[in-house]
Amino acid sequence: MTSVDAAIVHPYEGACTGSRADHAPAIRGVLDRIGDKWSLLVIGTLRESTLRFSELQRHIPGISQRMLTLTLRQLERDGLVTRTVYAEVPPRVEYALTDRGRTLVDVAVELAKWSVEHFPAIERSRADYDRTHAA
Amino acid sequence: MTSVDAAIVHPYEGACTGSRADHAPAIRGVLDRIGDKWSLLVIGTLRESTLRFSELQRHIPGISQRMLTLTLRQLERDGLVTRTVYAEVPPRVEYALTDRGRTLVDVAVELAKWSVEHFPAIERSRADYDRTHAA
DNA sequence: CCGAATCCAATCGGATACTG
DNA sequence: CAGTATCCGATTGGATTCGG
Repeated sequence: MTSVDAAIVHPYEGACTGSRADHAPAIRGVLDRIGDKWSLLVIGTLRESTLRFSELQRHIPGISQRMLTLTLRQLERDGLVTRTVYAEVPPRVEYALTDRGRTLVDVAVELAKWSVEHFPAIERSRADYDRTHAA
Repeated sequence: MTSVDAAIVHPYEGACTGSRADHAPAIRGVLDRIGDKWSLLVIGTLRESTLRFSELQRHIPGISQRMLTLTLRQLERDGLVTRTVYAEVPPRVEYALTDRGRTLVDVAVELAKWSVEHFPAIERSRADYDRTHAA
């Protein structure tokens, strides 16, 4: 078992072995960010091209102005996207992935792949469960 | 660009091409589940062995009885975990991954790997950002 | 055009007490 | 042992309004 495997299988026993860091905080720290409602969609949307605020909002229907702002600020704070302001009128602000952000895209694509492949079956399981466990 | 890539880059434009399904609901549906506070840790903890309720709770310090129950019910409903009750006294209930659940472990490990690798730098970025943007 | 500020409803999740 | 039930504070996120 690798160290990374251990982090998710026994994320809290690090102190016992004495030789390995406790990786749970890292996993929680990342999940708390990209596990939210919009971060991964923003990351994915910026995958191929730099976009400005209004373009991002058009590419991600359903996201409110507030949540797009908050999400972009978090991603910028984590060093995953850059925010570039051009001193023009009307103002123009462009968002792009950093190198670190691009490495996250690969993980996001893996998760998207799994989701698309398994979600239909999951929905059937849910329907079965609900029918079986109906009051 | 593959279909899966498209789902995360332009998750809502499926209707325009006419040939591809709209994958955003699948990604959202999966993220809404495994993006919560405990699901991924439960999945990872069940990776190598079947465990009973109290064993799971010991392996995931910090999880409340209530949240472990709720999380396991959701995972069972999604067909990711099986719940087996043995008619004994005292009662014994064992939880195990399904085949589908095991495929999710691979994705979870990828995410854990990325987290462990990048979280230290993320924390430094956060500190920098907070110092730079201090009132 | 970009975004900050405020308000508010809904959901999440911990603590506690109780049950077969 | 393995839950269920209730209460309640904290967090999330949408709608709206205002500002540079």
